[in-house]
Amino acid sequence: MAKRPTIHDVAAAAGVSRGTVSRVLNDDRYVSPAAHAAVRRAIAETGYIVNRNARSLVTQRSGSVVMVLSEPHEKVFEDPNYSTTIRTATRRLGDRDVSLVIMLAGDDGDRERVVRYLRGGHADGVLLMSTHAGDPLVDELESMRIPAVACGAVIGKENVIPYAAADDREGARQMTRYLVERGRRKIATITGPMDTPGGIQRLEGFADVLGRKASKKLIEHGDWTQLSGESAMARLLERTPDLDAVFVASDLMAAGALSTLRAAGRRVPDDVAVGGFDDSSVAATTHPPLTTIRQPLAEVAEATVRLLLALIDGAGPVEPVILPTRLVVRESA
Amino acid sequence: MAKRPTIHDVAAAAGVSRGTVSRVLNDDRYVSPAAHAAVRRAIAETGYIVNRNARSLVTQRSGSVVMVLSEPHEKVFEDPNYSTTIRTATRRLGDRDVSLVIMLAGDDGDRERVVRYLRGGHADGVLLMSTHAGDPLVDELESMRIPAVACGAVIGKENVIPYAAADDREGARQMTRYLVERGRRKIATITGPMDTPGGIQRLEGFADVLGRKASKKLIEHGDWTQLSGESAMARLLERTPDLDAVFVASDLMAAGALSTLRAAGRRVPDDVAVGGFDDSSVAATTHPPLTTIRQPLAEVAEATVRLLLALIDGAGPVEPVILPTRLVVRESA
DNA sequence: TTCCAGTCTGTGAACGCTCCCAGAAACATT
DNA sequence: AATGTTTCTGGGAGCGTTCACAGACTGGAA
Repeated sequence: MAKRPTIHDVAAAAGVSRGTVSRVLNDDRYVSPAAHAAVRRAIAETGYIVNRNARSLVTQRSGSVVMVLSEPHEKVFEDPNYSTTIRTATRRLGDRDVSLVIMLAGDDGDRERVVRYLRGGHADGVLLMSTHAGDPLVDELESMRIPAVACGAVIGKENVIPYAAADDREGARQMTRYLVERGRRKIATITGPMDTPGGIQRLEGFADVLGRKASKKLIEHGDWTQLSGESAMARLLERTPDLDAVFVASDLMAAGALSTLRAAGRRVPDDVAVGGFDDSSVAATTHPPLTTIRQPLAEVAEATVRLLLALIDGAGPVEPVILPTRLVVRESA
Repeated sequence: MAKRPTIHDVAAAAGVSRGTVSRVLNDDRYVSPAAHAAVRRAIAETGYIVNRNARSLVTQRSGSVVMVLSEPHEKVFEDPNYSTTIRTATRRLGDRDVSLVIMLAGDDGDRERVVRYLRGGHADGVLLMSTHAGDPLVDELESMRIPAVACGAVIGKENVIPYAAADDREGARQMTRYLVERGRRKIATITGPMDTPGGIQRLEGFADVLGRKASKKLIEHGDWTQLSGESAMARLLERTPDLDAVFVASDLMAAGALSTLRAAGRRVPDDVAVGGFDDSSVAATTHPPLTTIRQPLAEVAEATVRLLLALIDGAGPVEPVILPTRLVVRESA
């Protein structure tokens, strides 16, 4: 295999010096039109491609960004969120010729690897996905002073790590209001884990609307899985048999709730109205199809990347971005 | 911010030369126990981390692998396959301190970027995801002689790009046989796109079992989406109203078929048995829950990565890996 | 003793790029 | 004509590694 052409070869082919080629490459000032054209032609002729390693070695910038996936439990997040964000991030970063490196931060070993990678200066920024409250990684990032943003708030670090997210709280209000408007009187809720922003915010939105009617008795917690939705619904039904609606903080859990209700002989939405959250792909396939809250996943991803790029470019402190949700009415409520 | 320690600093701290430190780092032969210990200690003390750029510059190896996502249509693949493979790959590669870079190859611009990246020598190998028949990228890869494997066969290039995949054909046979054994006489099928391995192989498996009874009349094509499943089912029903079973090549399309059947007043499985494929998360949430074929997604991903690493390590030509599927009986058949 | 093989270490030379500085060339101003 | 200012160019130095080589030091065999 022939050796790849270097900047020297291009310089020789164009009849100029390395310096000039480098200036063209980084479109610096002070290159004559003639030299510029000659270099461009030489680049095309030789098929030259810059060697990022050599460049990074001197510039101390890597031209890449790490996306850290925190996923303590293996299966819990079958989240389409990931795919969407990965896709969006890849595209947007690619537009600027920045590449996306994916790393896991499941256990301490993983985390150590991430830290080593970052301390090694191999990334210009970090994109945090579903990072949990108290994750030690966040403190490390702080001490490294490396640009970092999160997709969804990092609990307890809202003012440290900028983020973009859907308006979970308002979304929950929308659904709860809708249930109230449809004449439901005894509205329960199944929340997500209380150490996730979605878990907390969606419960708060629910409580915002219901006020003191949101009694402890009408609240159950799940862990986003379908199974947890099933059992939470069962507990709710046992405790408050006469409930006539339930707001479930995720579609997957709502699917679980639906099957518990069916098993208990409750008709949906006649006896019990069910509201979901996410507008994920399961929402349309359940029976009956779920009335739910749509999150603008792609826009959230887009905004997250934009924040990160701004940070890398040295923009001062940036503000979190909160994007609106939308009620999608189907048949379950 | 203090400058990061280099190999020189470690050498100084350990009282040895750069060469010796480098030897320890790459655990070369011929390092005295004393020197080894001193270097290890110095590394710990200084918090030294190798600079991969400098290393790659001289070794011509990058320590990273690119995963190329081909996705002509934006939404079609909400595939959990992606998440699983990304996760598995990250983990397995991470074990060897190789990092995973994600790139899109949706349009020509994307593709060009990928090629430039690879030609730039920034990756030691390529992992192809859902690459379609005739993708020009494949030829480029060939000409670059860069190690490449695919997750799922690349049609027409089965002998060029090694791959790991589920046994689609046998899986389709399992399902078809099952339907026959349950006494179904008029069995139709909804296939995936005929330019994907899943589309082709699953139809072949179906035909293997049914022989000449698999008439053109009983075959319809979808594009993996739920909507396409709905309309394909409608066409089937119109053409052959007395069918008593349908094997649908994906769960998502099966969910679509289910709603068409319900709308047409057919009971499932009493009037029409429905078999899906994938055992994806929707399978359990449909009504009735889908009898389907489980693919060992994680194992496929694992095998794909293994193949790639073998190739990178310079193992000779490697054989494709085909992993067994399993029938999962629920209520739809 | 001499010699050799094996073990261990230090150093110069790359790797391919950007940065910086010195200086040439072109043009404008006194 | 002399001077200053701007535009443009070339080349040395250095980024942090690995690699090859030369040399030093061991311990044993001749």
